[in-house]
Amino acid sequence: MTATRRDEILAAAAELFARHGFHGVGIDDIGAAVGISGPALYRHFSSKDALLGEMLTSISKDLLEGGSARAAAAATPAEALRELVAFHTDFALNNPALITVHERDLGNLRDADRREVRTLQRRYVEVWVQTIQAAYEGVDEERARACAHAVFGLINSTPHNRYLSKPELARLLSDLALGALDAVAVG
Amino acid sequence: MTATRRDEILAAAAELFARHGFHGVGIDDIGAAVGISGPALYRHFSSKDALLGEMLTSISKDLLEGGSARAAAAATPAEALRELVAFHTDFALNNPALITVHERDLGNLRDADRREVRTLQRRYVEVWVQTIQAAYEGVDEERARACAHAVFGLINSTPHNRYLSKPELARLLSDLALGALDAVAVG
DNA sequence: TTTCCCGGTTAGCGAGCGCTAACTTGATCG
DNA sequence: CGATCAAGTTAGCGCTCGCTAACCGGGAAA
Repeated sequence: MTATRRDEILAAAAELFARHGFHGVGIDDIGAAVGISGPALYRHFSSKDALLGEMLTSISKDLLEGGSARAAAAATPAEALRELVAFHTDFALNNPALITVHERDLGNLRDADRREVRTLQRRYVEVWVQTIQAAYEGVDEERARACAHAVFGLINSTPHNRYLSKPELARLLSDLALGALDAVAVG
Repeated sequence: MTATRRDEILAAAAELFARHGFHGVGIDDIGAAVGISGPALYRHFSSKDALLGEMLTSISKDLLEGGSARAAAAATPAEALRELVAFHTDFALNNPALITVHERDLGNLRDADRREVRTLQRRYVEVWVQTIQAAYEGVDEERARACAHAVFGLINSTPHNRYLSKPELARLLSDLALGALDAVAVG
């Protein structure tokens, strides 16, 4: 859990990318944000692309692993769904910059990295799809997938949502998400 | 309603910006997308920044005007809310690129443009806030605003959502949005 | 003590960018 | 018919960016 220099750089870069976009941030900006200057980054990452690649693959892995674990540990499908919602809400609230970059700069990844991230994302979505289908019988796969993406959008609105305290917002987003799913699955 | 060259350029640029981000698209790319090459754009726009500015202010105006009109024309608050949801869903489904750019490249606007867009956005959100408060009594302003942003996120997931047909997706997103609001306002 | 290397530094290259300048052309209009 | 002008073209300037090269200091290892 030692916060190494790599991690420091990744965190600072995430913040900058979230604010200005990948192409809107220079190597020098990232360096300055951690107190070193410019090309020193190349002692830690092979390229700016590689930095983005590591950022997005690691967050995608965290989501997949965390989501899978929480869903698997639940006793019932309904509880699994609540756990997934709580997990994703928590993640988004505590990593707004990563969430922003994750959905904004996917297109700026190198092909290999993009393929890997896409695969991880797809598998994470699949966890949601299966959990939704288990919790609400009679929902076909495409509908469940569309619901999952919609709920991601809802919860990922966190970065634009700075009007409530963190716990209040967490509670609200979870309730909204579960209410949304409940409404369509019953009807 | 004549689709002038300006509009053609704006549409093509929106598509490109949505895919690669503002800084990831060159003047030459935009020109090529409409069959002219590079600097010819400056016969229609004073700068690349101005192009983005016009794109985002015009979409913000459309949202504000359309939303206000639909909400005002409704007979009851509950119907006004349904109208707002239907309007925004329709807009997002028919302009996925604009929606993407709108929330991604706001930070790349010139200060004056950004101020204008932000003001328009704020007023649009205010329409939602008042409608939500009218439809559900006892919801305080901050909560209503947070709900509005969350619902925008939900509906704006459209660009990532290509698993259902357009009408099916429209129906689903509307139901999800209204279900979400209903769940938190009642509880 | 000497050696080595890790993690910094500054200088600068080469490419790509937004944009301007200068020129061309085809349509419109007095 | 000649002038004007809108809407293109290509050439190229100047700046910024990602990245490399070359150098350096300090701490651990031999």
